[in-house]
Amino acid sequence: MARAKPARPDAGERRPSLVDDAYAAMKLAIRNSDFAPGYQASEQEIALRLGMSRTPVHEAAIRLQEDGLVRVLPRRGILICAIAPEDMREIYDVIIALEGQAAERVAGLPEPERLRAADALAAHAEAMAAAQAAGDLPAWGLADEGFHRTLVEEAGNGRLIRIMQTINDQSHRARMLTLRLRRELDASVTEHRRIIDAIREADGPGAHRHAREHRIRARDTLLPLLNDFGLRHL
Amino acid sequence: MARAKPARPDAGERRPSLVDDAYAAMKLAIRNSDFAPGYQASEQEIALRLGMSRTPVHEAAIRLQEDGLVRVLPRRGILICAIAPEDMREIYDVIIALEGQAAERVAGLPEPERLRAADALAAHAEAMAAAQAAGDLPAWGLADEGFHRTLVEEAGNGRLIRIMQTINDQSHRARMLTLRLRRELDASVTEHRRIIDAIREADGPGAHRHAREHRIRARDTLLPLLNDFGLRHL
DNA sequence: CCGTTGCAACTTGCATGGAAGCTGGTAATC
DNA sequence: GATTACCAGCTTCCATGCAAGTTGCAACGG
Repeated sequence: MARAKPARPDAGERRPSLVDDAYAAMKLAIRNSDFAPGYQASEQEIALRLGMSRTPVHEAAIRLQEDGLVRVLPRRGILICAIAPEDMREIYDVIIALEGQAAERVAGLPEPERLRAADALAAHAEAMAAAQAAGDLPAWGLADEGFHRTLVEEAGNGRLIRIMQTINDQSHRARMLTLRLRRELDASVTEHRRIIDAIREADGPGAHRHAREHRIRARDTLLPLLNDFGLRHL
Repeated sequence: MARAKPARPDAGERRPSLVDDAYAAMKLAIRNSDFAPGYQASEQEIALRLGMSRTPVHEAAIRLQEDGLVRVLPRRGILICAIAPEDMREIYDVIIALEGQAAERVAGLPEPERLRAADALAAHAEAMAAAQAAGDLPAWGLADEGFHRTLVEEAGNGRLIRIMQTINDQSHRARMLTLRLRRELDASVTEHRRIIDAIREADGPGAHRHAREHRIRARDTLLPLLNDFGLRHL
């Protein structure tokens, strides 16, 4: 039949296994708070709900534990991890360091890629400004997320991307919750534009500094907010 | 009998399961190059060697894959990952960002802890200088490792510690290999002392900058070395 | 009424078996 | 000789069974 191998020299595009399904489903459920933090689920129950046996659920749970989203308690079940303000401080420290580095890398790209990256970032920034003008908070959050994801992805460091993805998964619920508490959306857009400008001008240290300061300010406005509201677990 | 619970309010000190054993054993084997990169092992074989069934080995393999040390190829076996110079660049980028942040954090600690941390770091620096004087390369490597581990641990950020641990596991083999290629041991000791001094003086930005530049220099001397030697996979 | 003990139900840890998929070599064909 | 088809043996994937550990509650004794 002519073409036996459709497309796979050695790259690893393989159809998802049941373990992958379980992993994705559980991760999504945690993101959406279908599994609330503190909830203790049994593998059997999840397996039943997903229509598979305990084994793939168990293996997915191991991966989620590695991601810091759950804790597998021996012979007691799967505990959905809560996020405390202290965790947010840790998370922000990592973000501050890595996003600064990413911005510097992007600013150091050769001209064509650099300008394409800047344009992509600018598109997200525009979307944020528009959402802000329209008072559309969810859209603002989505555009903000897109901006930061693009910034990290354009840096072209797979490990950095992966770490940031993990960290973002951990803090997603907290971000959703605090989105409506914020009153400083203007500042974000302005700061984003500063980062973009520095990248356009191939100003590595400047991009680093602006990205860093942007996240530092975000942390310094967010953490007191969490403490004021007495949010111990998110 | 009076005190029924010896010591466990809720903390999770539990005896290692077979999965933990398998994980530790495989990780060690990879570190020591008992499993060379590129080697393709079967779960059955490893299980046999460790005297357990396939299940715990399989689950440990999943964790190792999450750590980026192996790749589990569906229905083909466990592939020990090799490290290419490009990977080292990625790894150094992450280290540069995170260790700078860690140093800044340590410099920002309250006085007593800060000075204790500085002393601990100084002890490692002394050991390095001594090893260098004695021409004892392995001891030098060990002390260097201790210095950087202490720096990260004293920052008191669990996530940061974990990420650095993972990254170090990935690059351990490469570091061992390149240890004897280096000719710039003096510089390291001097730079370490600069970091320590900045921490002693609670100079956060200074500590950040020195830690950063130390790792940047290490990267810039190491990467050309790897390329010159044509080391494609380590 | 309160503290203790024992049990029953439930949980996961791990072993094992059947099934499906991949690989490499061999034989058949052009 | 080169190419294709195929098959045997290997591998993991997943379901399931059994054993061991944990929990909550009921019954009991003070």
